[in-house]
Amino acid sequence: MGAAKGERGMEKARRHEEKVRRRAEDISRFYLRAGRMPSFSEIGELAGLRSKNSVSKLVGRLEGQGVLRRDEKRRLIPGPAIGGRTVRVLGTVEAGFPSPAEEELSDTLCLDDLLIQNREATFLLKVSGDSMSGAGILPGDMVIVDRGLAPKSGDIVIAEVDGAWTMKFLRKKGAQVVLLPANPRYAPIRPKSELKVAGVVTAVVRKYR
Amino acid sequence: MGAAKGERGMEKARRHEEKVRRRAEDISRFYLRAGRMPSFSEIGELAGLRSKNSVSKLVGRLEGQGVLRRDEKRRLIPGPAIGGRTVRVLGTVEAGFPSPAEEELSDTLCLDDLLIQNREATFLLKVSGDSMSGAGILPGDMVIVDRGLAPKSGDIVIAEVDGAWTMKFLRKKGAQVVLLPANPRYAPIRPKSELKVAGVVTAVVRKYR
DNA sequence: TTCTATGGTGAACGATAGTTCACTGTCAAC
DNA sequence: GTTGACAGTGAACTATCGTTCACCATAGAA
Repeated sequence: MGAAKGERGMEKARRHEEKVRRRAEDISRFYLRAGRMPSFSEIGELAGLRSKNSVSKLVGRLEGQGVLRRDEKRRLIPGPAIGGRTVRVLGTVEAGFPSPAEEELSDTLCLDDLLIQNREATFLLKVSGDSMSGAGILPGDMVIVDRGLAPKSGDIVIAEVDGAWTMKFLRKKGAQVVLLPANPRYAPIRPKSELKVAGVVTAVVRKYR
Repeated sequence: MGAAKGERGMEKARRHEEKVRRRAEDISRFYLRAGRMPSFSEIGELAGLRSKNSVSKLVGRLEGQGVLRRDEKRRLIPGPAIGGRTVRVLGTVEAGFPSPAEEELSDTLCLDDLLIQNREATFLLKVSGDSMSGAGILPGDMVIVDRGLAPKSGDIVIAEVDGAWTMKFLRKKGAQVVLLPANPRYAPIRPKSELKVAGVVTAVVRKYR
């Protein structure tokens, strides 16, 4: 069979491709549910293959597509597409959705990896009060706070001033340190005694539904 | 050796516990890096144990603590603490950080699971334009959009009106449908011909650092 | 029709994984 | 001292895993 394929051949190839894709999804789901990759026999069960050799061929193909990968010890590990905790990134709001649902050309990213650098030092706080509403941080939002970062001027920080905790912009002018709210109804804070910065806000998350 | 332990015994037990904890962390890191659980021999390398039996005992203990688990086939899978993609949740901004870093009593959640319901139908869009700045959605933010949800009045939606894509509040009054910006400098949109709602905004994410 | 690429079967085969057993060394309790 | 728990060693042993080989069946291309 040469390079050129007839019409019927194309149709068959397409259908087969679909089958492989579905099997890849099954494997992905398995990984997500079980927390580990399925063994070859388990993949066999998932895909309805009775021979481990068939599985071996399937895995080889999925490897070629980058769906599956192997580590140094040739053990199966999830490829970038699998492991599921990733979302497709489309363009901007203006661009809207690419009409024919051209997902493939869009890249994909993992929200966790995007939002969290050092997991050990990271915490979530729920926002109450509207002192930062001018910066788009509303009551009820969640802020992601990193205790490990060195606070710089311009950062939004969680700080303890005179016994109370607040979230404000940090502004440093020479040795002077000021905490600025993002709401004109609140006054800037010039800490008298000491200013304990507990962490830097690295991200904000708001959930609607 | 009965229940009561002497002072020196306590000290030793504490130190040993610390050791076990560190080993659990190593395993957790391995899982995160490699995408799979380490084998017993690999755990041995990680923990500095030369005998697989030692590893077996260690694993048994970690199982008891709920750090590790096994599935029906007795294969090692990550316990709830491992697998890492979870962040500790502390109280509110006002409450601030519990002073002595009392992490244990705070619960922990996974950002992905929080923000995404049906992964297949979910996309990320970058916001441009400030027509929703009144609702705390600023240019440069990322919105998480679910195509699968039925848009309800009050939702923020991504819609195509008269050929252009926008993000607005959806307001339904009877049969009438209006798209409301959250910025007084923009006018409400009453779609003439047709209104194609492509998805509902379920969350907003903004990254600072 | 014949040819051939390809998906699939089934069995035989190392290799490795995890279990189990007997044993050592150490340290706190007695 | 003696004793008892307990971390760790090392070596068998078995199950399972993934590879590999020969082979079948199908269906499009020639």
